[in-house]
Amino acid sequence: MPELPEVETIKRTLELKLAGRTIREVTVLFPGVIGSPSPEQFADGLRNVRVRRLGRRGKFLLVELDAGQTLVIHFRMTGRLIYHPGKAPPAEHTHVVFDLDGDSQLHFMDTRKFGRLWLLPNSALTQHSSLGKLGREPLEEGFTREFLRLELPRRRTRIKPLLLDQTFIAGLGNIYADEALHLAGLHPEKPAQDLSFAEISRLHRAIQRVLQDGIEHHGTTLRDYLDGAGTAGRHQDYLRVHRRTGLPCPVCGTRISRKKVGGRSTHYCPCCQKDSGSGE
DNA sequence: AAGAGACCCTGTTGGC
DNA sequence: TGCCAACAGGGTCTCT
Repeated sequence: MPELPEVETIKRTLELKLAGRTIREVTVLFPGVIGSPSPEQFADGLRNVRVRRLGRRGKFLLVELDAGQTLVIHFRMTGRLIYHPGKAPPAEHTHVVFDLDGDSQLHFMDTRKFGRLWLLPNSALTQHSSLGKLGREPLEEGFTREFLRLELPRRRTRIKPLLLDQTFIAGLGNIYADEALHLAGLHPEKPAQDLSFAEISRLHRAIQRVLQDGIEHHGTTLRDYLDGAGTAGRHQDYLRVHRRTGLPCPVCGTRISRKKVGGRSTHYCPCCQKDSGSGE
């Protein structure tokens, strides 16, 4: 499920292929994945439009186009955007085909059909229902220890649901939230406002570290994720707790537990991530 | 403000 | 072994 490191990897692998290219034709095979405008207007609006560059905001991929428009893509869980150097017959679950200049194509695929594509004028990006409300980018300057020290004491929710709140931090999903909490030695249900100064510092460092490692390993492929070239990631080989229920904690060897927190399955080491505790 | 639950969707898993 | 219900998951929405 593409989170920040996976979307960043897709962006990097596609940037080389797409920057400067022109979209010649767009075929929508399953209209349900088009958020806005209508599927017809979506296809019309993209015809003969040049791609300037690619960007990313949280888990959104931004395809910046000429004429002040942006193609916004959210992959949700099983979305993929695959570049084909030549014309390729659409594989199962292919919902949108972009014909590019030359004979190459870009295929948007999504088994679960949760992913969405929007074609928006740049002026409308900040009004987009979720893109416009995203919180800080965890790998950029605005995400500081001081930001967390200011915000966490005011939050009455548990730390893991807060990490997943895209209006707070943009780009963390279930995998990297579990990993960051383990690296920081924090119980996922610890109230955000109870974190000590030292715990906040550890969490800040851990969030940046797990995301950077994820990017370095080209993302985590648990089942569906592939980058823009169709290549799987390697970070699944480095996971500490996520989806490792019953396996030994890499730090202390205790069996990893799993429980639902905020409706999401959560993996943690009951020894390294003690529940309440005063937290040093 | 925050949490729970429904919803979208389909491949996989677990129970019988 | 085979069938089917439950589950998984990100984000949005509604309700409490």
